[in-house]
Amino acid sequence: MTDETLHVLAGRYRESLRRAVYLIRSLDAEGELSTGQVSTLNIVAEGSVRVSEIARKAGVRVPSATEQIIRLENAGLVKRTQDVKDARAVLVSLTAAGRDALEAANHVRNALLGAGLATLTPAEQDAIAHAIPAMNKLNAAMTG
Amino acid sequence: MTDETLHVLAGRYRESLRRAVYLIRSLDAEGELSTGQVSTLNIVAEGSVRVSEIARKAGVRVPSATEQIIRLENAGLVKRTQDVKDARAVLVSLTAAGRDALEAANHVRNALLGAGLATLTPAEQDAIAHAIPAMNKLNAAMTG
DNA sequence: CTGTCATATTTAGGTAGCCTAATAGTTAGT
DNA sequence: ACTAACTATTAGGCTACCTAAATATGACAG
Repeated sequence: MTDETLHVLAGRYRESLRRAVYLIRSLDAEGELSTGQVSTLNIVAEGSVRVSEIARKAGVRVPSATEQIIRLENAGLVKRTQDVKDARAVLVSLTAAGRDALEAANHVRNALLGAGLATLTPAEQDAIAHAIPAMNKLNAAMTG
Repeated sequence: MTDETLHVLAGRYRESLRRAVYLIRSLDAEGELSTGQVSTLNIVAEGSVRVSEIARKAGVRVPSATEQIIRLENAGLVKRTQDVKDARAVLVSLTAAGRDALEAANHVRNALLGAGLATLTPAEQDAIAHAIPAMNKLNAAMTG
C-alpha cells in the first residue's frame, strides 16, 4: 500500500478502535471488576510477575501498577511475595479468589461480546477473526 | 459459528482490543490533546451537536460530556450556542482553532499509526482493512 | 570491601475524566 | 394549566493515571 493509503487506513482503524473502546467499557457495566482490574489480573494470571513487568505489559508507569496491585490485594485477589533471588523485587500472583473472579469476569464479558458477534454474518465474523493476528502484531510492534 | 466458537473468538478479540487501547494511548504521548479530547472534537466535527448527543456517541454520561466541552471551550476549540428551536438544548460546534487543532492531531496520529501499519505484510494490512466494517457494525450493534 | 551508580518498589501530591444526585429551565401531552 | 419528560449544569466523590522523591537492594570498579 502507498503511504497515502496507509494514512487513510490508519484513520479508519483509529476511529473503529475508538468506538471499540466504548464497547469494551460497556461490557464492564454489570461486573464488579473494572476494565483495568481485569486487565491487570489477566497479566498476573500468566504467572508470578514483577510489578515493573506488570506496568510494562499494561502500558502504564510503575506507580500506577503498584496502586492497582494494592487495590487488588486489599480485595484479596492477588498476593505479593518477595523475590528470593532479588530482595528489591516483588512477585505478584493470583490468589484462588482472584482466579475465580477473573474467570467469572472473563466469562461474562466473553458471553456478552459473543452474543454481539453472533449478530454478524459469518463473513463478518471471519473478517474479525482473520484480523486479530495482524492487530496483535501491530500492537506488539508499536507498544513494545 | 457455534456459541462456543464465538465465545473463544470474543475472548481473543477482547484481548486484542485491550492492547489496542494502549496503542491508541501511545499515539497521544506527543500531542497536546488527550485521547478523550480528540474523540470529542471528532464527534463535534460532524456538525453542530447537542451535549446529550455527544455524550451518547462518546459513550459517557451527560455531565461528563459537559465537563469535556467546558474544557475544550476554555481552550478555545469549541463554542456553545443556544438551539433556537429548543431553548433547553445547547449546540456545540468547532471553532476555526478547533478545526485546525483536530486536523493537526489526526494527522500526527494517522502518520504514526500508518508507519506501524507499514511494518505489516500486505496480507495483514488487508486483513485489518477488511475487518473494519465488521468492527464498526459490531460497535454499532452493541453500543447503540 | 567500599563507594558509586543502577534497579525495584513505594509514597506523596496532583490532575483528568468518569460517575450519581440534585438543581434549574424548557417542552409536550392531557 | 399542570404534570411529566427532557436538557444541561453544578456539586461532590472516586478511580486511575502521572511525576518527583524516598527507601532499599544489587552490581561492580577500584
